[in-house]
Amino acid sequence: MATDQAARELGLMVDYLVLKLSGLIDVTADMKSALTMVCTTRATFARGDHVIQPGETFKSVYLIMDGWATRSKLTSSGARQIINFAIPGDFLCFNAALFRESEVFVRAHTRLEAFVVPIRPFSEMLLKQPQLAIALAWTAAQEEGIVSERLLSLGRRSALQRSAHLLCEIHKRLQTVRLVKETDQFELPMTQEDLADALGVSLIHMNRVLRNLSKTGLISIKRSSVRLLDLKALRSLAGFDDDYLHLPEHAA
Amino acid sequence: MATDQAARELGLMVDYLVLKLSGLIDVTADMKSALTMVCTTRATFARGDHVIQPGETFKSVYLIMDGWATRSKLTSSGARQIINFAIPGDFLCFNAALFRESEVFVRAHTRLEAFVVPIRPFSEMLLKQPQLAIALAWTAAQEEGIVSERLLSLGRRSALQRSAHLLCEIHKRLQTVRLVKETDQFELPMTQEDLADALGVSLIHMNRVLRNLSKTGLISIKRSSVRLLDLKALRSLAGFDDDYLHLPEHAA
DNA sequence: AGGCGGCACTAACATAGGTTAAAAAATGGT
DNA sequence: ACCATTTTTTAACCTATGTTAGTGCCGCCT
Repeated sequence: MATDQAARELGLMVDYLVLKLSGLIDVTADMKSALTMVCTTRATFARGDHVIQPGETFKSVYLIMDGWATRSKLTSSGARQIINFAIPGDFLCFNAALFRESEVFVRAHTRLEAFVVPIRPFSEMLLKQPQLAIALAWTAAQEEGIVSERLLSLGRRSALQRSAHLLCEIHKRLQTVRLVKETDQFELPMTQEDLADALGVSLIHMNRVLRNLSKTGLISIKRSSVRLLDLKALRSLAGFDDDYLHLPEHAA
Repeated sequence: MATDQAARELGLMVDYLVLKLSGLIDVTADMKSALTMVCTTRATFARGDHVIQPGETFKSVYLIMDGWATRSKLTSSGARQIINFAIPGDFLCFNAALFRESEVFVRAHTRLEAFVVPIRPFSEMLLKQPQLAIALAWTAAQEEGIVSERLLSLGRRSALQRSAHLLCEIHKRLQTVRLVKETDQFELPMTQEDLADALGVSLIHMNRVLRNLSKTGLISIKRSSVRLLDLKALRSLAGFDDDYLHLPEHAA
């Protein structure tokens, strides 16, 4: 809370990222100005727009200001798997400096507002701010942890558990950037098909599972807003343990 | 081949890593000596030994010289999911400098020979050798790509396709460090249970699938040695496209 | 306000893959 | 070489999830 206000009082345009990093490291004024210095160009993507596609050459790194994005892959027969979601404060194409071209689809999942940082200035900023570089590397490593945990879900948890687990994870991640209401309610701008593609189940089964979760009073969904009615039971069902997110101790 | 010999003539102890990196970057003598400088302590793990366990504090990074390792996670009910395999030239606990403690099991899958590099000297080497740091970051990013592709497999490919895909991937990765014979034959020191745990299927089903692959003449297994009899057909079945490994053009 | 298009939901049926149980074969230690 | 373990293989049966085929709802656009 305090951190939240501190960040906003500075009127930073990189609020969400700072929220995510503080608690983890001490975000100095220097880092903040280095970040704002480099976050000059904004871009807006319409829902469904491709930020980048497989085979396309990386040109920039993106920092999400508002909205959701997805990283996804397709099988040769056209089936889609969503690898991960990105929310405000997350980077897109963070590995742009390492690889020439993308191997995945990065799409705006809602209307998306982001800063566009060309690779060159981004790399230079990292060289000048080693502490910040480490913090952002942490961010990337955290994402790998998230993908690993999803792999565990797809490999070894039932569709019901997977779904519960994803909801717990999103809830936690959104909390980090203060996008969850007191009532454990948050916006989840995803169709059941999107969820199915993230969890490796069919659309029909996704629907069965969601209704099951609703019927048993664990969650309630209205419009694209979800409320976790019994967080404890949901986490227990999912076998959710947030260790893999490596969040700072004090996080809610 | 040429690269292979060049590396071996130098009598480097970091052969496999250099093999992996060359082609990607120009591995200078400076980098090699920085690497050998830091790779002084060797450790041998017996098959099944834990290199690190969840909750345990990171102390070192490891560079595999010989043998295989796995990164795996358990569900709360004890089911295991292997996240990835590590082969000679791969690092273990590469994120040790970023996180305090491990969230996964890292185990010696065979008898394992590795260099042990304490975090401090490892970080210092990276700071002194930015080019090498970038190459190793590339390595870490490649692993994330591998995990993502496995997620696609578990989410959207049949058990048969997944199995074929994993075999194609291991074949390709082993080729990078010259551990595949001309005949597309290589050592695969894994029980069917291990493969099952990597692919998110039951042991029994894993057995069905492997016999299917053998019966249809795609592979042959004897002892812990596998031979891909029809690489083209296997890749086609798997929908295998090695783009996600981001290998240099000329790689076999 | 009406109509269109995407989503959510239902139902009946099909199957890939899971479970349990047990035998055969290979491996490794002494 | 022999015994103890581990690993592979078989078989019978079961279920979670997929597929196909719809209906109806809701939000958005004009």
